[in-house]
Amino acid sequence: MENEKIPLVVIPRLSLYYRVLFGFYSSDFISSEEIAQLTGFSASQIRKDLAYFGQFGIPSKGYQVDELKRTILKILGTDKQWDVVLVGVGNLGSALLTYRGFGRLGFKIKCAFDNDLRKIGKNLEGVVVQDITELGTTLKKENIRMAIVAVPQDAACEVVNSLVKAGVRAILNFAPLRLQAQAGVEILNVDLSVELEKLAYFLTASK
Amino acid sequence: MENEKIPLVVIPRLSLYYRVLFGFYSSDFISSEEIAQLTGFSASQIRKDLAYFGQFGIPSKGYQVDELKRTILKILGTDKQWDVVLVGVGNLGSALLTYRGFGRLGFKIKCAFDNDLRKIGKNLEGVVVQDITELGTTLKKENIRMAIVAVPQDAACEVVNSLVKAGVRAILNFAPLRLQAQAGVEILNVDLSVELEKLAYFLTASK
DNA sequence: AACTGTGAAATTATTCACAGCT
DNA sequence: AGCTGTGAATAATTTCACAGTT
Repeated sequence: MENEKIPLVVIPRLSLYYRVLFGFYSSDFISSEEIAQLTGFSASQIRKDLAYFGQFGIPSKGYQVDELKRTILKILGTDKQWDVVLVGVGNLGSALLTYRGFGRLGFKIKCAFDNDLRKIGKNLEGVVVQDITELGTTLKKENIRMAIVAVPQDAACEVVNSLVKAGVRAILNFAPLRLQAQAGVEILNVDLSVELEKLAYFLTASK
Repeated sequence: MENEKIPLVVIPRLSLYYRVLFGFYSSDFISSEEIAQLTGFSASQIRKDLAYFGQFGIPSKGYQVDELKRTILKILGTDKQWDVVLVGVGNLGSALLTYRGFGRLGFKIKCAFDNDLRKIGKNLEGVVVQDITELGTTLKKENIRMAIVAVPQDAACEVVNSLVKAGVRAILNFAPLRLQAQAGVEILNVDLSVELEKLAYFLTASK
């Protein structure tokens, strides 16, 4: 089990297991059944997911909460801080800059870029917006490997190319187009409209 | 094929097929192979997805672009405007309010609510922010069935209950907790941190 | 007795491959 | 000849069920 290839779908579930562990203080141990109750996933799925990474459950007791928390953080790689670069400081970009959820999980937006002169130089949440043309030189100094792209559709492709050239290897893309990654670079596309369209389908299909 | 049960995973793909059709003008017809090229999905998957809903391809030619566009819109239910209520006009909420992508696809944020006196009464993009306590009465008049929730974690559950009570049946939740829906109500959770955690895992696992 | 870890079974999703239409 | 529509084959994911551990 332990040296099987890990399906990518387990990773977001691990994140969610972690969330409930974070707020769980009623006991030192938690069973897969309890995690199931709190997350809505099945107990056997939880056991299987965790077993991909080792055996840290104790039969008849469950999982030791603190240890499991540490283990999941380590698996996800979020046991240390990740510096992130933000490109595009429009409405969505500023929202992401002030979003507390990222910081709590160890993500730190270290620098931000835009091409709009009215935004460049502004200080938002302690981050000074820089001119997009400085992206290459700044990133070389900072050694940042993770980026959030929140620019308009037409700019997205070029921005991604600059980021990859500057050493970024993981990108969260909010621009409404499906960017495809080259080898060694991971791009996750978050398409807010698609989510609304799923809801529209749900309401339409259920009449 | 046509009366099989439709897997939920095909719906977001239909949205993305539509996106590329929208920008496709080189011919009246488009083949599954061409859509594959443009979206990154496989041609056979595209054919199978479309076949769930009928037979509108023409052998040796492909799919008639205009017809396919209309058909997908109809399937998704986005051939007409959907009114949406926004709850929570913080940073993320305001960003969503000004986000152009929604409008282009037929979603219209019709009203917005918050509990912060400094925000209530403000006019954002033509929408006046209302007091959250008026949610019930306003929604009864407007007959809105879709909502976006962008409030802090502790408020989310209560907000969802009020929304459902007021007739809302589909909810896009940005609050960082996994809300579970009661029967007849669809809740999609968008957890931005989970996406960053996936990226962290990618960078960690690939060493 | 209680709960994990895990092969085996069941289910779900994707790809293959080709008959049949234009 | 070219491309769809779809059963069959394959692959991926989830659930079952139970042996083994504390």
